Amino acid sequence: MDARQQEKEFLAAYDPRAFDPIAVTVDVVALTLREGGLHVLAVRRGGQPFAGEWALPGGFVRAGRESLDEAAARELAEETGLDAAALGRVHLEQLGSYGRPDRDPRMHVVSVAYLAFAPHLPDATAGGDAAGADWLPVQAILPAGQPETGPSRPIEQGRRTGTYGGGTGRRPVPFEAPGEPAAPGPGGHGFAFDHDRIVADGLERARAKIEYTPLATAFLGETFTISDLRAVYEAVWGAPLHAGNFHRKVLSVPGFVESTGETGSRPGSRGGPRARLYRAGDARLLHPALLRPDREAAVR
Amino acid sequence: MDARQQEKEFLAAYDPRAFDPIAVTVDVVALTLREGGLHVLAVRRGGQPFAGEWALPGGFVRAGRESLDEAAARELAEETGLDAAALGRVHLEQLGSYGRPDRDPRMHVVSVAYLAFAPHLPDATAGGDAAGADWLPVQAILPAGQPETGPSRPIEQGRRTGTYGGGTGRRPVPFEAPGEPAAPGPGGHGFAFDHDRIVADGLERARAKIEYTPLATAFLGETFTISDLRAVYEAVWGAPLHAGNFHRKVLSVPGFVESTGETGSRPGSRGGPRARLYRAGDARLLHPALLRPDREAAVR
DNA sequence: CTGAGTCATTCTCAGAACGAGAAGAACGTA
DNA sequence: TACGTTCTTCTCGTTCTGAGAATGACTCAG
Repeated sequence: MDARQQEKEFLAAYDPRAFDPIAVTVDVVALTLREGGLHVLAVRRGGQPFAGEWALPGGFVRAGRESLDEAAARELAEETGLDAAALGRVHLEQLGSYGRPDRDPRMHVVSVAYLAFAPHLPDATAGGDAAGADWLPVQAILPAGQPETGPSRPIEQGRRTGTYGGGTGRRPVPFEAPGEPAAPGPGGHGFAFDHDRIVADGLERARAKIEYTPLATAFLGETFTISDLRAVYEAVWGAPLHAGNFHRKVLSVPGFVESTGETGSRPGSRGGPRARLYRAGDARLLHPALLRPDREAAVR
Repeated sequence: MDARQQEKEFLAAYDPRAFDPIAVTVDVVALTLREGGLHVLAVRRGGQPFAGEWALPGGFVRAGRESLDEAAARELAEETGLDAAALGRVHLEQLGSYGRPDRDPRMHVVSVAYLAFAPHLPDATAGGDAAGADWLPVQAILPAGQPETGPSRPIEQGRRTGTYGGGTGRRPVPFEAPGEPAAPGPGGHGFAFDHDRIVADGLERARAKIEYTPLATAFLGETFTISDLRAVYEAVWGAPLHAGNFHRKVLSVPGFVESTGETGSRPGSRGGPRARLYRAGDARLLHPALLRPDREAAVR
């Protein structure tokens, strides 16, 4: 074949360094539940630029040696100290790419962001070139910018001030009042680069995704109660839910959860009967979906 | 500030070519409606590799000079000959990134895919290094592979064989039977690189997105009838819809469409009353959403 | 041990949304 | 003019939803 030969010769002569370089990184928005609140994994940058500031865990993709998914899993593992088994329980999906030429002062860097849902993980351990790592409450990080493409509209907050009881053994967590921007938490609110926006986009994706997929179970252990599951939704959406209706809906969606037949103990609880235990079912989509409250208000 | 000075010195000494290079491209899945059927924009590759084969319009991101969004808009404009005004009516959003090291034989190329919804556009004109460009019916391109991350499950097809009447002046278009893979259309079905999968992912995104956003109107002109809108949903979902229920739903969703008060003529119609004309409303989300039929069947 | 408070689970009820079918009127074509 | 097509509006029975409440199991302070 002439064409085959032509392609071969072309590839032999091809010089990958003939182009202006663009670096490719992956950054991970890893979300987990701690003390009933949603937290995001952050690292303190050890090197320049933005040395000493918070940033998302991430790093350069190894050219020619790994896919984007593999790079994201590797960075997440490095930063959390997770072994392969624990990592298998983490849901990891691509969130989107960020590529404004000025987003990194060093050079043009395109970052492919990933979103991770993890059950309660051990404390973060700084890996790689990070000077430290920690789980930061998302309530302290919320002010969001404008989207490069679709998402990242101002993130809706809880509708009212109040408290709700978390799931098994969790303390009540205060909601924020609408309009009040979250006060900068301990450790500051600003992330390096455009990571503020990436976190906001990841949060919005998470809020949308648990509406129509069973991924909320990825925040929980092997077995859980309906209340545990409700606590996930309340933490991610930042709004309290009607316990009775939630219970009915979860059990009515085919394949969302399946009963283990067992009943949990409830250490640290403030009373109430022992709840039944469930495990994640085999559904990949929830039908009907669990829609966020106050959907109409967010329509325009 | 010491830290400030440190960062400055670091940047001055920074060498962007010290890394193994990864190239960054954008590829656009541009969808439009032609003769009542959904079509995707494709170009015939002029250069190596895959010379002469169909591929998505796209190209390298200009390092340091444009964002990903800008690069996607530029590539789309080059390939369609659209001016800025026409381009403004096209919805363009990021779809996802594809970065397996072996997806391009030249080197490690990360491609950021974009999805475009366009009203009926003029015939494509080959721009840049393309040898040709055309709108291909998506029915001929459907066999999909496995996803790198979340999406790209086997795409659901229309449920039954039959025909439906398109919108204003459109001819009926046959549905596909379930399970039957679409026959390779004229010009072949295989795209270069992993563009088959990107098209499949874009199609699935489009199918999902018109459920809960008013983006179906992006396929239509300034004004349209409810039947035109229904034809969009039928073409994208590949299934006929109940005309009466669709009508009721569209008008009941706040901000989806607003009446112009006028009534359209209907050239080429096969009869029936003149339909009222509407324009897109100001809603950004549809509530309640228009869900695809047979949702339960797709759940597991 | 008792009383108060917490919480899982199940019901009720009214309103909203849905799919299927059909009616009535407007219009093109044979 | 007769007929087929299509827009538009209704009806009907079913399902889904949010709000509230009842029941009973359990913890904790006194």
